[in-house]
Amino acid sequence: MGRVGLTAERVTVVGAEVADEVGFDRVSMSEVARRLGVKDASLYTHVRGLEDLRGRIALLAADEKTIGIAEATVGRAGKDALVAFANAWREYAHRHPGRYAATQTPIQIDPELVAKAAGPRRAVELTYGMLRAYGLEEPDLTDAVRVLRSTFHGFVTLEAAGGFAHARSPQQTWDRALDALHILLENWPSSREGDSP
Amino acid sequence: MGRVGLTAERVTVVGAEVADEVGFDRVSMSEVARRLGVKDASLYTHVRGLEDLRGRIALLAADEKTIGIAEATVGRAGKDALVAFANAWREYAHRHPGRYAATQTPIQIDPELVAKAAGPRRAVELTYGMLRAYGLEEPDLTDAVRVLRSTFHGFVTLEAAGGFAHARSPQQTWDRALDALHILLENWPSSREGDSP
DNA sequence: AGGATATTCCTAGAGGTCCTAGGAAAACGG
DNA sequence: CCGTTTTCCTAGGACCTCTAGGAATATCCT
Repeated sequence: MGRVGLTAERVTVVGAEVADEVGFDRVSMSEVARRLGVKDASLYTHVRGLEDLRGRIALLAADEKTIGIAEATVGRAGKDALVAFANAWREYAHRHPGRYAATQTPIQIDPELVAKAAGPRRAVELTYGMLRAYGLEEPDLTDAVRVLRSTFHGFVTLEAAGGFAHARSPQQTWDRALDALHILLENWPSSREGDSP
Repeated sequence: MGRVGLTAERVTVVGAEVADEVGFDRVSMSEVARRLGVKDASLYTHVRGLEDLRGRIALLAADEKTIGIAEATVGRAGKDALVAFANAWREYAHRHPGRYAATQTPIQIDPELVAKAAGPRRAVELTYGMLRAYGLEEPDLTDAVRVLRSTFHGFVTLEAAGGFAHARSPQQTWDRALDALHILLENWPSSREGDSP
């Protein structure tokens, strides 16, 4: 058998494909090796092990998702940007459920890899940029970013887990939620004032 | 060796403990058997297999969480109820991270078990009840419920995954988020009107 | 070019997991 | 008290992760 031309990247991509097809928690060295036409032991030259592979898939997903959002929001502002941002997020989760699930993982990822990945950093910049139009200042800005991320993430996660009964289509709720979030950002309770009684 | 007195319930509870200690995805038949002082094969009398056990843990968690929320919100209304509801949700996730993670699982749960579990049904009633004070009507009510669940779930999930950098404490953001959601519910964009341009 | 070196992929195997099949001992019911 | 049911066991197959060390292939250097 000659060489197949394995690479950490190729292994990661195949792993991501497996994740999307059968679920992130069912990604296995054996399956990835099988798809690459290689014995499982051969993968350990390129990837430290299963945990490492999972971490790499998570980083890949974070990068891809960020790129999708960046492309969708470029040149937009205000509600336009908000909607584009949110839809790109959700579409990524739909298109790549396994990869998206990988991003939820509380796994210890190799710090060296994280440093190389541009995704997370850029995602923060994108989100803050999108909110600029709403005129929020710190610490409200951070709070608003976290609320948006929570809502988007929670929605697509619940949606994927079948958490929304069939009564009303998730799409309709989603559109409504974006309207609501837009209003929320415009009326954000400034941290200057106290609570209204 | 005499009998130990195994039961589907005991197996489930020990499984839940394992989940909270080492993570839901690391729950294994072997580990549960070990803790019960029993061979792993013995568990199959009480539980169909690993998937079944995971499903049972998920249902247990759903029930417990619902009970916690019910106790916290009883006799409250309006923002008071909202805050109590949300805090009970988050506290359950903090106290039982593994069990909480179980509730995210898109696992096929035995329908017979689901029918017996009161949790999900009651959770829906509770949430709708909590929102009564805001005067929403269908389909806004459903949309609002979904947005709240998404935000709560997304927040605690991101928090657990270390998604919030240390700059600002999650607790502060959480309190702010509840203020914001309260305002959001009061200004909910009714489905009667069209979008404002 | 050709030999030394480094890298890739292999075989072999240990140890862990899930799960089934069938047996022995304990609890239960008449 | 004896037959039946239930519980837990041993045994073992199939699969998974990961390590160790070997053979084949690419690469580098003079």
